[in-house]
Amino acid sequence: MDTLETRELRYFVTVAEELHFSRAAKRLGMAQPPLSRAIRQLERRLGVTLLERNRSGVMLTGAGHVLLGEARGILDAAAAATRRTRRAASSTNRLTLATKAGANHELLRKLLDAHAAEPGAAEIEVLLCGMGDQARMLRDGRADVALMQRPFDALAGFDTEDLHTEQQVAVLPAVHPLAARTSLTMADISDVPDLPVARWPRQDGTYEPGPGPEIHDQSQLAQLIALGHTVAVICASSRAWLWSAHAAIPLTDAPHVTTVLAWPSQSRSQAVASLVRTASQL
Amino acid sequence: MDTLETRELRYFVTVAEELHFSRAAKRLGMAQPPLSRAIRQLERRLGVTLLERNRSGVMLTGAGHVLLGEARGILDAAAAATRRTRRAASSTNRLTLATKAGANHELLRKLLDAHAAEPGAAEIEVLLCGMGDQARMLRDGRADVALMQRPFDALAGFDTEDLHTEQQVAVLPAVHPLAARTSLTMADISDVPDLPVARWPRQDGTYEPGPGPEIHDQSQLAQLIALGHTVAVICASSRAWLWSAHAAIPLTDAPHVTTVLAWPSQSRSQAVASLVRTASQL
DNA sequence: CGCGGTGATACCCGGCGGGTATGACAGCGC
DNA sequence: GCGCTGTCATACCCGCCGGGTATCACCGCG
Repeated sequence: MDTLETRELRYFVTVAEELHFSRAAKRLGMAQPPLSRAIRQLERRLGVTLLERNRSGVMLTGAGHVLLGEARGILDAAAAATRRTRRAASSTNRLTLATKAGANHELLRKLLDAHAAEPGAAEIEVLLCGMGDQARMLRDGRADVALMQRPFDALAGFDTEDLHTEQQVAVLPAVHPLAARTSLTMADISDVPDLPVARWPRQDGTYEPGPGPEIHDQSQLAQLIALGHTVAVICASSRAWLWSAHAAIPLTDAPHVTTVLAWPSQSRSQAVASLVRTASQL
Repeated sequence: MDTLETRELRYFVTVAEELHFSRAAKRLGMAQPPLSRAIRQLERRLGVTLLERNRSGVMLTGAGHVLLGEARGILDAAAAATRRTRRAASSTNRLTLATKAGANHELLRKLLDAHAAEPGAAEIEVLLCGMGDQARMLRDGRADVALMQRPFDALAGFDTEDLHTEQQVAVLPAVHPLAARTSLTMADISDVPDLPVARWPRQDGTYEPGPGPEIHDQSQLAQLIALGHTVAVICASSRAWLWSAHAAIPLTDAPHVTTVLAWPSQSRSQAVASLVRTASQL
């Protein structure tokens, strides 16, 4: 009566993304007529029109927009479910931990050491990923736990354990006048016209407009700072990767950053639980 | 290749719950052989054994346990998706707000009034539910937004906006010696042998063991306190429903309670967004 | 050693998901 | 105006797979 099949959702999402039945059918590796029929069936079962078909084009209705979001979530969850199930079967005593490359050296080292000291500890595979990929890894089942940072990372849907809170610092070229200060405020560094703040890409790969250079990794950033082209705000523990041409000055009014251990809220495997227990005693 | 169909998940969940193919088939309204076959197919596609069939009985494997949790989530999400889609279609400018019956009178009244004053405000239907049902309502698409309380309610997976923080108070029989005090601590009330703290049911309807009476609604609780059989800890704004035979004494060391407006993290319908905006200006 | 009860196997059938061919209709260039 | 092109919908056919029935293999048990 009203049970959405993932196949239908897959079809609907593709059509909604393409806004074009023939192209969507092609992407799905099928012919257009059965796809049209499947969507019609879905609409009839829901009793809702999801797509507005007028001449030359297809538009999403409001309800269609809602279903698109829901369907994406469900499909992601389904893909995650197969991964998690397979991993649970293949390796009973093994965990994958996702962390931002180049951050939390210190903390991660301590966590891994403490965990390894536990009797019967699970083997931990560390998965380095860039800029907020941890959430995706965790959500889609490629990782079991992740090191993430509040308030930067989206923690919705995860359970977390706070590990460590620290200040943020401004990273400047060592030769810059501000580098001589012992502390700075956010206003100090946002007001400097010759040092525009660097811009990281958003989820979709685009950049928000602004004067600063567009960057996508840490080494780029480090170089640009050393060249005197930009300034960055990072958390104190990331000073590890700084160069001698850099100066790190504490920021008095930047929000504190808390590194947390995060895991999917339901998944209470005993391996995860044990790691969390270890972490909470650090 | 590796796309879980919700039908399969439904089958698997039922079998995992019954741990019995014939009974599961009956519950699903089908015969046992096709069910067995469906599960086998699922196992083959995943390349994982989910159920241990030995003589006289079926047991879940570790992987099966993982999949059970995932599958439940996916099925819930699918059911929620149909509800949300249907509601989005039937009523473009209408919201359902879930709240705990008997709590937040004051705040809810203010929120509704402020919202009604907005031009083009959505019509709001208030859905009263008991003890932490709001999370379920929100999750399964029966409600669009909910008033919930930190740290009591499970907020994982929701976006929230803090509305109001308040102290908790102990509610005692007015005639009890402690009722004469101007403030109390948690230790004060947990140490009183003649007034064991009442116990609310957990999610699954069971009670954790303890001396206090088992209750399941507020009027019960009120009566038991008035009779001098128990003591309760509630947040200050709930004093509205107290009787004259009750005394409410501030607790100095109980955690503060924050009432929040919560909504599913992805669902950013403009009606919800508008209500959140209104709420944030209260 | 039958007997009841488990899940697994064998086999059949109907419906439905998929394909091809075609239609209805709008926009557009001539 | 008239094709031409490209859109989605309709009509029709077919093979597969999901579901049913009958039965088997196995185990515990009196």
